Amino acid sequence: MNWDKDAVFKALADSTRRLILDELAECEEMTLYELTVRLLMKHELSISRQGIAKHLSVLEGAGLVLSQRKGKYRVIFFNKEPLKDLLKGWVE
Amino acid sequence: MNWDKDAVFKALADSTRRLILDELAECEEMTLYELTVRLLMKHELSISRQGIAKHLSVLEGAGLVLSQRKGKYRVIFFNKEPLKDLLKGWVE
DNA sequence: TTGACATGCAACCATTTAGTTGCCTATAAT
DNA sequence: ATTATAGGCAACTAAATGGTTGCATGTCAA
Repeated sequence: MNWDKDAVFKALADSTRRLILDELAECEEMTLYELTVRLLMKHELSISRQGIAKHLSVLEGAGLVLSQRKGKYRVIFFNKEPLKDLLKGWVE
Repeated sequence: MNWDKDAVFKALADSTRRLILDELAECEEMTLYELTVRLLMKHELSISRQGIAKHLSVLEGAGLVLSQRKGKYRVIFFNKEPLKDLLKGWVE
């Protein structure tokens, strides 16, 4: 796959989205609901559920998050592939 | 030094700024004037001189560019330090 | 079947930001 | 000294973006 670097960098530019990736990095997979609870409770983020969903769609657009509807829930994964070689040419 | 990751990610989020870093990566140092010429001629970028200067100040704010007035010119350097460990925790 | 729950969609708002123009300063060259 | 050149500063504009609210959809459980 050929990742859109611009989309990846733009997705990483927001601290809430980076926090989401931090959370996803800890688990193999996670429910959107579970993620939302974590952000709101554990991190005391003051943001609406829809706000989180929008961030997630940006991450998905960049290929950094994969997701799949599983019954009532949406299961999400952290796809680290777009991060490989992201800084290539600048640092080894 | 302790780099502000948020500033670094935000600085990298713009394609023109990444192009500036690409140019700086090729030379040890460069004049702001020289950089401007390169962007406008070599890359046929349609942006004003002041536009470039603003991008450069963003990069400088993030610590990715160091600069120093040398007579008539402003000499600029690519400081790669803030890029080290930038993706730490996500990729090795 | 009906209600509760997790998610999706769309319009809207406020702020940020990339870009501009206009003018001012500083150094170099003639 | 004067002029050309390289750069700095500030106000303004349009578009992108982070955030919201309101409502619709889909799935599970009683």
